[in-house]
Amino acid sequence: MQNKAELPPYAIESVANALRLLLLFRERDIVRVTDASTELGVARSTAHRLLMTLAHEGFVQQERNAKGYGPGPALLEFAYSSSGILDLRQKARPLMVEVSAAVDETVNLLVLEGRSVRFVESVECERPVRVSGRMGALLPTHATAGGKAILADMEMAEVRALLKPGLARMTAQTIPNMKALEDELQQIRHLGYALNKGESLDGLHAAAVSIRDAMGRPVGSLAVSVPADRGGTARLKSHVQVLAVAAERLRQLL
Amino acid sequence: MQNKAELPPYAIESVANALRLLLLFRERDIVRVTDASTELGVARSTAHRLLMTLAHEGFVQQERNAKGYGPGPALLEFAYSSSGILDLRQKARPLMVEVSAAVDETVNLLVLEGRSVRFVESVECERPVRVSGRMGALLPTHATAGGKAILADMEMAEVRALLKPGLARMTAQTIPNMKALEDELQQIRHLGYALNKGESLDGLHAAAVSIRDAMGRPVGSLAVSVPADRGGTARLKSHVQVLAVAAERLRQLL
DNA sequence: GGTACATTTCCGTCGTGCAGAACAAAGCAG
DNA sequence: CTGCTTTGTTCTGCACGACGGAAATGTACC
Repeated sequence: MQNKAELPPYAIESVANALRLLLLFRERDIVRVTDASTELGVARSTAHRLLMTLAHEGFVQQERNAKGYGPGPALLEFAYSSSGILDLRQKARPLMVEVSAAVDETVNLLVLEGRSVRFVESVECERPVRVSGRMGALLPTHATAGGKAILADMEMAEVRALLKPGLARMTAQTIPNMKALEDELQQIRHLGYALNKGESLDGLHAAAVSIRDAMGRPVGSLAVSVPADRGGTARLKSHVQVLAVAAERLRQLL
Repeated sequence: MQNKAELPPYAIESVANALRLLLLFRERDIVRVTDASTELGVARSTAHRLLMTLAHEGFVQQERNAKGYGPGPALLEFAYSSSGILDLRQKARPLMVEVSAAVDETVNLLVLEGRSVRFVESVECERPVRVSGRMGALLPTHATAGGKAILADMEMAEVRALLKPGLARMTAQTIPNMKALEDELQQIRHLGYALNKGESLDGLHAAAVSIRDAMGRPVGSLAVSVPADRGGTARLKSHVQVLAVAAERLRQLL
């Protein structure tokens, strides 16, 4: 990337650098200040200023647990615009606000992306102790309630092909192998909802239902996420009732 | 947009302006120099420099028939990254190069986007008179060979729901109503390919086959586009043979 | 042809974007 | 644990690049 292509006359060098930096995020989930400095051939201080400007306008965001910057909401909105997700988000949001108010917990909208699920919309409850919205986060399907609800909507052969590389282990509770996952997906289809009991993160429980559109095609899932102390099975089941009503209303809008 | 939000210290003003300009493309297909000048509160010459820098880095491109700038390939690539299209393009491209060399015509990869098809990859032949690649173009499904091949892969009820608002008329040859389209889709399913005889553009003929992945799911279509004088049915049929081989090889990669 | 509007090119000016230095925080090895 | 290295962030002097205004060019309409 050190090959500075000749800019046309009157083009703006600082803007070109920022845009080239943005292009790095097409292939990388994380870009550090030093990476940017090296790739663009600028000082670290300049690279940092470019990244913080990109962050201020929402194109990137600083990652909390990893050192560096990842895609931000503005960039994700471009990503969603061609796949119908923008439309889904807009229609789902008012219903999600209602669900969050009804159950007083954080509500998420998830869609399948490769072998993972993307959190494409979220509504946080007002409680001081709550699960954060995690907008834009990408998590393994088999370790999240919303992901498992999506998998349950697929043919088992499809699931096997999708998760062929194996099941990443996130906690001691994460589903460990394909056999256990297939058993659980069978149960999810029977019950009509999926649960997560500390499988993606210790201390986080969730319930989810899948969303289908008016033609019956699977498009994603709706999930309620709660701190573990509020995540007993009976409680999660009551949240499922509210989720199912919202999913049915959303289906009629799609 | 004239409300200039306070930038953090050391942020880069010119970069922020460019990024705010880019955000306009989330809601608008076309942005003119004058629009940009007004929205950003900068001189027209500055707006122009910002746009030409965005264009040079591929984020926008000048529209040929409309005055102004539209989304460019780099922006579209962000859009593709979340929907698996990037992977599809990369795997399809070498095969498309071979097809184009074999038939000495322009080859396109198309995917469904809403009620239209997007040209997500293209390989042009070397002839002076050829159909251009039209990368990033969005055209009605029913008026393109690639679009019709995709529709033929869907249930008829799905097609009806998708095209409920009606069939846009692009030329005198465009399929005029749903009945005619259903008849043609039935034929496409029987024959295994779709043709376009001046339906999207006078003087443009094309042949297309659908692409399915290893699981048999429809993912898009491959098309050969030719000038009308080279677009007789027998000729197009011979292109179909080459396309079908490429589609089968691509299926095994997906 | 003329007029009005939009886009593009050019140029003088000055303030903004640059790099280097300093500082703070994080990471790594013995 | 300590010491060293690496990385991220803040600050500052300076010169050159980003700015706006004017001119030139292009487009559409009457």
